[in-house]
Amino acid sequence: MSESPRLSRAERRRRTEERILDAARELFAEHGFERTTIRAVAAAAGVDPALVMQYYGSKQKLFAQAAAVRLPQPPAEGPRHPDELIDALLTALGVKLDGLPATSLATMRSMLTHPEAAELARETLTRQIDDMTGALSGPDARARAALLICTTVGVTIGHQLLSLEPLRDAPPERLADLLRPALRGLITPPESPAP
Amino acid sequence: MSESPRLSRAERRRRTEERILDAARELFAEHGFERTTIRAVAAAAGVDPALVMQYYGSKQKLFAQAAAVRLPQPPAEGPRHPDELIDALLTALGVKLDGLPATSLATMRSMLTHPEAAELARETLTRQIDDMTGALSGPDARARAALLICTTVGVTIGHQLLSLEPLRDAPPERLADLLRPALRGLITPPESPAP
DNA sequence: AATTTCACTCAACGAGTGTAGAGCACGGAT
DNA sequence: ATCCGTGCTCTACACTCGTTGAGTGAAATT
Repeated sequence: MSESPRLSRAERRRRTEERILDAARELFAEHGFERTTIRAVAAAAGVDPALVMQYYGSKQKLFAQAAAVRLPQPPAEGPRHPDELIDALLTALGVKLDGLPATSLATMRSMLTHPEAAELARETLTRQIDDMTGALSGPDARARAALLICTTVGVTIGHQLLSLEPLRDAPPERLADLLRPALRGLITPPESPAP
Repeated sequence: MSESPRLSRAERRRRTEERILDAARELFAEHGFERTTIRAVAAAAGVDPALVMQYYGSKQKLFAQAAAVRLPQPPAEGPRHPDELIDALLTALGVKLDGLPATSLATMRSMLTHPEAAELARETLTRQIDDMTGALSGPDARARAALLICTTVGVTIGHQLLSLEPLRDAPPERLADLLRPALRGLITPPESPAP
């Protein structure tokens, strides 16, 4: 409980602010926007609910901060090798690693029920679809890119958010290997271009 | 507004009961459990909120009725032809047709944020995974089946619940065609069975 | 026609929520 | 030692929600 009092006031403030944000991220990711209360966030951060408001203005703004997505990967322009694309997809959506950051999970968890999260998810996913489109060749590139993204989203949901038993128990590397042929089926240009 | 008064009392009651359930299904499917209020359901059904309670007991029970899933398709036992499986998947999850019934959408919409919906979704999906597993040959059948289901779930979410523009605008048949190779990539037994 | 039954409404309670403003206590400067 | 700034808490308001029990009017039964 008692921290070392050798911290400057500004530093202590910065830390509580971050402690609140961390608690918010975790709770939003686990329970979604509606079921996460300011009071619960405050309690998890060991702080009065009013302080959360004072620092972040509103529950909505807190969520916006907690769920803000940053995609730092510089998207490669122009077509690339399929295997490269596949690995990028798998890592980007956390199937390969043991999980996505709470930030992304918070958005995903709420995107079906909270309008603002839905908008955020749409923007992020559309952006990823566009990047992927540029890397695909053949007809219907944009639709195929969308299907690629949606596939990994679906797997992530089943794996991380629903914890479906067959996916939860399987090692991530195995899942990635099994998923590869499917993704390749979307990356490879379809047979009948335009009848 | 004014119905023909030539209906028996029992019949009128049965109809309002169903009118309430229909309204509930639609609102649950569109906004999810938390954002759908009993008052809104009642208003949509042209009825007093108290009546909803009287008929269905609680909001939770109303949701259970509205989201109850019935999978009438008799699952085929034993391995089948890939194309048969693919078509079954596509129709079952509504990618092929123009949409799923509100009943299914209600469950899907809320499964990430409402515990009971999550449980319902887990049961339904696990059931489908098991059925699919029996139809697959080769190693990791269960994991591959799970990935198959999750893929279609992801596409359905992107298409029906998020309305991602590339999927919304594309004709369902086209999407089904583009998706086929990907599904086939999961149905076909992987190359390295067991090292 | 009188009485009973029942689909339905009215009004309200209690709990929980996001949020606001006043106040307290302690670190830092004088 | 004193005073100020500020990180933080206390208390409370306004609102919405699910839920309840009494009441009403018309249909069904006698």
